[in-house]
Amino acid sequence: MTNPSTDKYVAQHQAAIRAAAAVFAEKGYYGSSTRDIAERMGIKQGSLYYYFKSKEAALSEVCLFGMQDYAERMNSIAASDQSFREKLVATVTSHVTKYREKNEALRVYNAERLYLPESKRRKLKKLGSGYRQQLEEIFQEGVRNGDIRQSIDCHFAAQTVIGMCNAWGELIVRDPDMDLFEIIEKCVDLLMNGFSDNKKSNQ
Amino acid sequence: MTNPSTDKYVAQHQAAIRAAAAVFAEKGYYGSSTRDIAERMGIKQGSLYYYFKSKEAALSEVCLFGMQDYAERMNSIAASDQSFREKLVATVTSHVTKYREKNEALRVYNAERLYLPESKRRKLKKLGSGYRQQLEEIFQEGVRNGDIRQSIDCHFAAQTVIGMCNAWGELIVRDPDMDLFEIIEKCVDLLMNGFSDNKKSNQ
DNA sequence: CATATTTTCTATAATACTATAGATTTCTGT
DNA sequence: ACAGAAATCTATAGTATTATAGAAAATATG
Repeated sequence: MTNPSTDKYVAQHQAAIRAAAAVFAEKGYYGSSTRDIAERMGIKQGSLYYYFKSKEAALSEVCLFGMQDYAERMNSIAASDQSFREKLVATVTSHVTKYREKNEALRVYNAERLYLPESKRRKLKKLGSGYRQQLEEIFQEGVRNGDIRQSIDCHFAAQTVIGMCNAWGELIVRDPDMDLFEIIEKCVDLLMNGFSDNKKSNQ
Repeated sequence: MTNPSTDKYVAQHQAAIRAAAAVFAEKGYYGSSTRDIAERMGIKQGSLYYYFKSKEAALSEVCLFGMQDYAERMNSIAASDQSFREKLVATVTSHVTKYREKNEALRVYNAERLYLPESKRRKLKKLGSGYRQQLEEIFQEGVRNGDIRQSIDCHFAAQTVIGMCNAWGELIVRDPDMDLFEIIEKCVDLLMNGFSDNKKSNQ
């Protein structure tokens, strides 16, 4: 009844999370069946319940898995001693690169987490807003150091960067030929300088 | 067998599209049942098939409905003789205002259209890329008139604005207390001027 | 090798869903 | 009020889905 913690169990549990992530990312939570997930692992539908208590638990674990890895990267970026611009580049790079690496779990987090009941979403919310808050602090530091304008609303800025990265992430997934670094560069240039022409210099 | 075109039929067909949009927006395509949609209209599950050939046809019609209205607004913005900045403001306003008006059909278009088979998606693709292209042309005009930098990649710019509007649109839907015009203003300011401080002036 | 534990399988109960057919009710025009 | 058309309902066939129980196979342990 209680979960074993043998090497095999841990490995298969991870495989189950990855399989669920891939299937959920492709077909959506309700569009996926437990049979789809099991088949992708090479086991039978019923056997999947050896690793997940329920389909909903699978979604929950996938979202958590996707977000954790993601939040960890932000931790190290925020803690580093790079310049504001470097941190911004690192953030955008980390974020969209995740999509190129087909991090299905992150896509599932973004698209399907709302189907979880409030109770299961609490932990996710914490991770998510932790991520946003760290980005916000990068902006606050940028304001203090004079790297960016005083008038910037740091909450708005963080939210916008995240939204922009997710939007481009989805486009990147659908078109594998896109040049990732070109997009990252353009995103950062736009975020730093905007469309308009009235600059003294841009470096 | 063929559709009547009485006043009532047309009205109920519209009601069916709106009901489907609301349900799909809330629960996703596969998470919704035809019973949910019918109940929201106040009719029985089986009766829904008097208005939709299939559940998939319902999704198709919802997406088309959401996108059409949306594309029409862009037509009039592009055709107007406003300045670049005014057109940008109008675009962002039109886009996020749609979300505040709870335009569920547009949300369904964004989130669920990929579940349609290629054949049914073709018409949608045309509408969508027409929208993007008109926005792109606004940017090209902006470059020609010197309103924005020569170096702007207009395709990238249009895609980014759309992504940013969708991201904020979703946030707005989830938090009804947000000040719409504050967000629009901040979006436009960011798009025009960026975060950085090195401006001659910003008007 | 024999036994205990872990992992997977088979079978199935209980339920839910889409789509259709045909009956029934409501509306419209004369 | 009546006839025909339109709109809705009931009932159901056929299928798919989640989750569970218990058997079977695989693996580890003494």
